Amino acid sequence: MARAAGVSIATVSNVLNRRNVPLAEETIRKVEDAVQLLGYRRNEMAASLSRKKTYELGLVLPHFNGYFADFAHAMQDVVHQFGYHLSVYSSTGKPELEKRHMETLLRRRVDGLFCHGLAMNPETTRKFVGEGTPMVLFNAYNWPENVALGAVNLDFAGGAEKAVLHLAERGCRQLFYISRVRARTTNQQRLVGFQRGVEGCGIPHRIIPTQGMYEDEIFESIEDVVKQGEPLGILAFDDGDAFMLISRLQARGYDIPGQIKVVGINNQSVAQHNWPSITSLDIDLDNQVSHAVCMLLQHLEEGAALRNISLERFETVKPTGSPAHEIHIPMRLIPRMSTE
Amino acid sequence: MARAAGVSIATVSNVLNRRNVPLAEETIRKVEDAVQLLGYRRNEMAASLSRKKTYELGLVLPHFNGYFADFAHAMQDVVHQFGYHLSVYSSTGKPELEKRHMETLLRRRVDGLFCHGLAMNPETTRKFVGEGTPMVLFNAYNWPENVALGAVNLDFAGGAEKAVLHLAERGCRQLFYISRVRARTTNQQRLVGFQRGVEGCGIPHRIIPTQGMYEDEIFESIEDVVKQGEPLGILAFDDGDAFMLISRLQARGYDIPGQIKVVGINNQSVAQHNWPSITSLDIDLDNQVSHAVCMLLQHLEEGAALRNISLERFETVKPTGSPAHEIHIPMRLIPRMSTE
DNA sequence: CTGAAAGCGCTAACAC
DNA sequence: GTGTTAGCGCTTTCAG
Repeated sequence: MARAAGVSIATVSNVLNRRNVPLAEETIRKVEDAVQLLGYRRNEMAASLSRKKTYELGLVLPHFNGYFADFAHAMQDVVHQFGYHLSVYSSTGKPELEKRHMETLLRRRVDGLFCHGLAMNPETTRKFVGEGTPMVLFNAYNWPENVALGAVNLDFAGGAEKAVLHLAERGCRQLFYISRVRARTTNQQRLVGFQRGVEGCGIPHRIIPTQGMYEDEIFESIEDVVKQGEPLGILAFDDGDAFMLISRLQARGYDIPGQIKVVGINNQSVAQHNWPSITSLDIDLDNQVSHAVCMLLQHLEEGAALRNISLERFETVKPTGSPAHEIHIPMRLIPRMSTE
Repeated sequence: MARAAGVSIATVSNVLNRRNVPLAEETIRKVEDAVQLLGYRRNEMAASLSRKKTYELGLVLPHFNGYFADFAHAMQDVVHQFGYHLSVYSSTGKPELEKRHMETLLRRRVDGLFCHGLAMNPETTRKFVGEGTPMVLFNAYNWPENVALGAVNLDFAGGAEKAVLHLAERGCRQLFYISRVRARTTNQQRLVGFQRGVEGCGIPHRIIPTQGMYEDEIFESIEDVVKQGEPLGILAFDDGDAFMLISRLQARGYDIPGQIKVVGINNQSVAQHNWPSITSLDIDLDNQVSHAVCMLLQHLEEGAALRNISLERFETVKPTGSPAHEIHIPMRLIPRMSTE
């Protein structure tokens, strides 16, 4: 390659990346011609190995579906803006896969790691990741400080509370939360907010645990309330669940929002497009993602001119008692037909 | 590391991967202790560089949403079974990103590439990828033989034809196809099947081009037919579109499936859970993915005992005139409430 | 069975 | 401005 261009090997390397070194026009042209001719493509492994930096960031997700797809796209977008590449992996909800992906990423010596809703506990995570690789977590509530640079958490508690208030205002005399037991931490947060909300306005309520929304018991409970003629308000775990619930209620002849009002969470596209459209809690992806990337990049390019992505414009909330390295992103209630 | 274990550097390498070399128990234990102690984690770049093989496969997708999420999970699963790692990238529908991701993957010297619905044309693709990296394509219809090892295509044409027949059987006297113009090739295939179907049974039909299903024109056309009292059958581009369409029709007070019957494509989860549930064309993910991975691995481990994943059990179809390196996966119609 | 040595393809000093 | 050289952390002959 260097020989083909008739220059030295270092010169080639110079023109190929670091143009701050003065170079003769002629030389540059010669190298670029050779690149075309030989169909040269840099070997990134060799380069990374040598420079001890990969310019690659990893993102491990519990799924690719629904909200996570949008999230991944948003992450990719801002990471690219900073000249890094983002590798996204989904663990399909399986802890083994989560571990496998993180291992692969660490073996490949990514410059940093983002993990969304880790299944591993804090202690295991700390030991597993070690000191070398900076990490930012999403939805890791009350984790010790020594495991990651920080955590960017959604304020599900605040959101759920807003939902309760909204439902109460719209005249609901009974409130249900359909609790998705598999989603441990994130479900927990919703629960906290739901409790706080119902206690605040003293409305009778029930928490209905479920695995996949198919349990008949849910519908029995609902029927109990509806037949008393009382307007019922339901908070679902997310819009996907809200959607399925509404469909099944419609199949049983219930009137939404007449007899039952439903609110979902995440503002997924299904919430917007369903009929009736579903009131939901919107996530400010931009806010979430920008904060996380800044956390990581500040660490990586310490002091370096991190083109100011200006986090000013983003609002955050500070739940009492939350650790300093955690930031919380507020959720905004979007009223739609399902609670009219 | 070698020093810590008190053995030579090559011995460490030996115990760490290739156990076919005879090793003293003692040695093995010493090395493994050292691994624990030093918190050693193999540098995959160095290893790959040296062995000239990465055991990594790349998958580039147009999106992470809907069907693609399931697809990515399925791919990941079978690739893992063969001891490779799969890196999945989404181009968000943007050709620049598709190129960027492929470039990154090629620079990282992945052992093989899977591309789903490439935006690049065959000629560009061939030049871009070059000879070095074997590639398998999804939904690349009528591509020349010299660009990829092969293509695994969905038989959208056959599927659309089945849908037309189904709608006709259910008494539809007019048929619409809502054509998604942005999805060039894949929309084209559906069109072929739709045309073939309607010509076969001589039913009046219309093709309605759309970008995002929001055009009022669609609803005017529909109203025209419905007010004649004729049952209308609609084939949508996919289940997402079918879902949105149904919602909007419901909002306008139409009765599904009474006045209008709708069929979607892909059998996404929304089709199953909507009310009314949506008749759809199911994709055999297993079939698709197994064929593709086998194509690639046959090439990579030439002659090697490719644990027979037995493709026998999978059905394929052979549309007339399709090239030999293409295989076509049939789609199965799942009747649901939307066409009852 | 174990160890020494030659790369893999690049980057980064540092001479020229 | 350009070339030489010493690694980066592994794998892989090939001798002991």
